[in-house]
Amino acid sequence: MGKRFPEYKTLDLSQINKDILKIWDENDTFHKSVRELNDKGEFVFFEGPPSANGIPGIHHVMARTIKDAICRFKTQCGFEVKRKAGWDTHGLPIELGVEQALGITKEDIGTEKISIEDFNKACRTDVMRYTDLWEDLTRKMGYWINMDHPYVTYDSRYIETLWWLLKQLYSKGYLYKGYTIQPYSPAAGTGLSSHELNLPGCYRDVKDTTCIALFKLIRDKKSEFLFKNIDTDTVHMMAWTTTPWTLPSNTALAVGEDIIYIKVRSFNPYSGNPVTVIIAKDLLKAMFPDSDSAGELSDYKTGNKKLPYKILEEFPGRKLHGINYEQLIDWVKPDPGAFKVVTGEFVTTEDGTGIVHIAPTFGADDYRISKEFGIPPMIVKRKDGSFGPMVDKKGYMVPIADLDDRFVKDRVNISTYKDFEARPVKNEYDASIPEGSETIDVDIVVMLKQQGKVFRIEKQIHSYPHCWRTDKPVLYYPLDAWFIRTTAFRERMIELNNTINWKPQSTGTGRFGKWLENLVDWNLSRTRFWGTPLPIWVTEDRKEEMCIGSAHELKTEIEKSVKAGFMKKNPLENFVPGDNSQENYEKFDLHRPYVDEIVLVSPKGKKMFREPDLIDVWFDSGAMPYAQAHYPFENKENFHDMFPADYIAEGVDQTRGWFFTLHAIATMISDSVAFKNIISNGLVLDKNGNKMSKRLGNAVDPFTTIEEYGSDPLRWYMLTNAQPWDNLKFDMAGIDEVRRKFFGTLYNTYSFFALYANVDNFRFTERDILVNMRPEIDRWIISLLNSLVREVRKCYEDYDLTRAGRAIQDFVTENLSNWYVRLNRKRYWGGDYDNDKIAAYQTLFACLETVSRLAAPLAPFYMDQLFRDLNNTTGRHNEESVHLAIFPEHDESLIDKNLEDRMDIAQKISSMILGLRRKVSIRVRQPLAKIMIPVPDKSFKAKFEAVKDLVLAEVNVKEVEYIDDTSAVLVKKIKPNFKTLGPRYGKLMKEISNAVMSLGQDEITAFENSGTHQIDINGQRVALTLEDVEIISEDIPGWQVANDGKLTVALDITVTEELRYEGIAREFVNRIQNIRKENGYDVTDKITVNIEDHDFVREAVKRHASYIGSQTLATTVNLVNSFSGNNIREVEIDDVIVKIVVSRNN
RNA sequence: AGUCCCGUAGCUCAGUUGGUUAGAGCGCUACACUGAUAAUGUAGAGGUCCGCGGUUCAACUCCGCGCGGGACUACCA
Repeated sequence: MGKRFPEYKTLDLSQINKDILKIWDENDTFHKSVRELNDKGEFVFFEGPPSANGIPGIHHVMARTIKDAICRFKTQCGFEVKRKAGWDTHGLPIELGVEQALGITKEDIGTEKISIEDFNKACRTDVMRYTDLWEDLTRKMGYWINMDHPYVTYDSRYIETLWWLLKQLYSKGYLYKGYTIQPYSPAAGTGLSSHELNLPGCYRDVKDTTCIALFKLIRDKKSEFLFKNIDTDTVHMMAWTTTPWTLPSNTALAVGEDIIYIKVRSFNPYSGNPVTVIIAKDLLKAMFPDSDSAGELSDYKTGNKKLPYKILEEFPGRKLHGINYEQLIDWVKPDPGAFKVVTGEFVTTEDGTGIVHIAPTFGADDYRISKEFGIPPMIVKRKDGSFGPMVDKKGYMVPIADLDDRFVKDRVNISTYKDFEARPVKNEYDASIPEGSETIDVDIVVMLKQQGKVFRIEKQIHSYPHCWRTDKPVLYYPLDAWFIRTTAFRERMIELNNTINWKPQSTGTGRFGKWLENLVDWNLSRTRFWGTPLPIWVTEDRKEEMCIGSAHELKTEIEKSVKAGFMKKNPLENFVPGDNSQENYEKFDLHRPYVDEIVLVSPKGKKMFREPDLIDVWFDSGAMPYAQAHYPFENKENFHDMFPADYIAEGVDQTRGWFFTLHAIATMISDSVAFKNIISNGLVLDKNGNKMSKRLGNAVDPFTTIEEYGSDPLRWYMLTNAQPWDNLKFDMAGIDEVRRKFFGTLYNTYSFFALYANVDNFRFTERDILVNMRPEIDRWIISLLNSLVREVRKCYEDYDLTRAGRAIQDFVTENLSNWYVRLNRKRYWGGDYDNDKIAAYQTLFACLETVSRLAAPLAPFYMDQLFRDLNNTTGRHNEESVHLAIFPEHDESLIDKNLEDRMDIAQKISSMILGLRRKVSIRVRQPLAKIMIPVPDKSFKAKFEAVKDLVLAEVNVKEVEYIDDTSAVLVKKIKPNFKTLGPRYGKLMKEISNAVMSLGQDEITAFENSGTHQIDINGQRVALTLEDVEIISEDIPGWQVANDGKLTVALDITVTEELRYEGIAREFVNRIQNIRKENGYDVTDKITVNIEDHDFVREAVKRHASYIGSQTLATTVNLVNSFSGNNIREVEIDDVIVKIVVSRNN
């Protein structure tokens, strides 16, 4: 039995990090953990793929710690937790990064400057630029994930699964081509992503002409009610716009269903003609700011500043629904069904008139609502047969010359339109227009004014987005795009979402739930270069379409095309269907430009070209449950073992990103959730609460942090400082605190254990001493330990890592170290190796060993070292690592709440007595005779008896005296119990409270004796029982007394001669121990002590020589008159200086 | 603008179904203790529990309206 518990000089968590990593590598611990413990079946985890073209930040440590901890916990519980790493390799950020690196823009790609081929090649290398860093971080932070065969989204097999998924949707009719209103830069000729729109400086204040237009209602059955009680021939609705150039494309008006509207009689301020108009009631004052309803309509003269008005009627918006109106500007005739009033949820009364002008071709809301109610958009037919909005892609009103002749003849009013055709809607689009020239907006408004169709014209400043490349205003413009009909699955997605366990719950029901309720179809199209191509081929007349769902299918179709003579060669000719090896799938590339070169043949024998779009990268990542398995080409049979996930975790910013796409695809393809439990964490901010950014220089580098502190304190800090979904204000000082407070204390506790266990040769070879044979304090810490195991397991199972960590930390620092070890120190040093000592070692060992297993998911490095140090010496477990050891189970029979209560009392009373000592300046080494404790009831006395010795030893007092409840020496205080009285007496509480508090000592005593008391409150009799009050013994006159809640304790501070001698003896013990230590003696060395004979100490040393000797391992303690030698020390005891010599025996 | 999160001591955070002295750690001040010692204990100072209303006998806690910080989605007359 040569093995000893390793003892360390210092706690170096950074070094431990490295040592343990080495051991894990040597033993292949991670792979073993996945394989060896799997008796409970699979626990499925999905890794959200990071993009490797960015440098990992500290927030990644946060998210990954959360992922890792749960997976490690489940592993310890006996599940097989496979976790495959992955890389997100497509997408705009990567393209933009490459553009920047190469100094090019999107327009250059596919030109002479750079081919698509070269650009994509650059993307492919660039995207994996920092994989080394990522792998390094993964390793160092202790994130266990299988990086042997990560899934990579640009891999042909991955893309093949995506195509298969798309084809499933396509075949069921859920993939369709439509158009959507997107931000579009006419100057740059390209659509803009929301990302580009959010670049700083994009939104700028501009001055635009706004107007309130008057839409004339058509009198029919629906509108008849509006024409009653009026003195004008017409009724108009007023609508405000900041973009008058969209008015010619108006095809509807929107009102709020529940908004109250009013019909008002007034005048057109420009023409002076009487008008009857409709606006929202709330906006009346905004429409007639200078007016006065008291003004008589008949007094009005054209040009008057004040517009008199009169409210004729009010009604809710829903009554307006379906009413028809005349076209405002008759340049082009739309399809039938236009010019209707409809109701829309987005209508507010915050500005404008409460009536919204709808131009479906130029607004997202407009487009949506027009679709909902079947309102046709204003569409023109061009010479080439295509249809489009009234504004062309360069930002000009469509020139008549571009329009289809027949269309012009049937639909266009040339006489009114000719003055406006071919003008830019924003002057910025035409460089030849001098600055300051009138805009088309102004001309349109002037025209409306002449026609009496406008109520007010104003210049207004508002913020408007600009293209970050050209600096010119952006247009919201309808663009072609492919959509997934996610709206068809909305209900099902909501249903399935309700079965998911969200942490925090509110993200699931709130942010995610609301998002699902307002779901729109998923716009899949991206007009970019580096991404998964849309596998749809279409004939030029767009009559035939084909969606390809696998490489095999593509190969077959190309073969047909080669046969038809459309292609010379099959790029997939060497591909062997069914061979899923990487080599086989590297024989071709599905990316652009190669996929664009593939021309297929339609069933009718026509050429088919690929739709040039790429798909949204979020589809890539959302499809990972399928694509990481290359489903269904591989893993078809065992797919149910890897889907859905039991657990995922990412930042809350992924709610509409990865969380949504996972959920959507799983719902649509498998009618299942993609994940059952989810933790979404918040942001990591700097210590001042600012967002971290490279620009501000406040970003924290995870590598240097781990190097300095080690991963464990970093992980522990991040998880325990705040709930993961709260933002974390990251402060290095916090990591340091965790290191000192938690790891330092745990390390100290272990060091203490190791020191004495080695001295006593404790190796846990003895049989476990029955718990009920161990002393009270052992049973107490064992009880707490089992409570802790129960709680921690519950927290982990509830995915609450923060509470788990806090509970462990609290146990270690407060209970184990600060109470159990502190009170038990004497059991470990000196004395015989008897059952009591063995029990002490076994108890402390069990605590440390259990803590190592409880905390291993959170702090995998140090806990493994602790576990190994304990285990290698004792062989208690077969497992070589804590991560292979089973998670502890609690033993309910060892939990004794009563015992925990009594120890709580002991702790409180001890600290109260120490407080009293401090108050009267009597140091703890000075023994005192007794304490007195009032006993409120019998059970209290029994409780305290059990812990009496602990308390007395801790506070250095000889005995305890219980004061009987009825004793007259106690001064009592009485307080009402609101909890019992409140429900019964309600409003009388205040007065009852006053009455109870003012009871005198005699009354209280009488109350206690009889058990009841009656008081009168305003003539009402209130009967009190002892349940209804709390009686505290507050004071014992003539004694030093302390109170804490119900507890009261008194201290006898008389120091007798005998006590004083004992106190002096203790002072000597203390001084001698210090000298031993200064002299560097081993804890087992025997010594001889000579003390100068001095009046002040003589009696004390004489009487307590053997006590001093036993405490300091002194074989003799002598009083001497003179000293020789050079090791004479002077010690000061109560201001008296005494010489002393301590020497080691040979 | 909408949805969600957060707001408690100088700082970081607890605060269980509403119950009357709102807690801990860090930091600060003072004093102790010391064979775990780069620890530890005790005491002190430090709070309009973001504000205003409401419900209630009683609100840090429940409801409403705001304010401040943050995230996401949108940008619309």
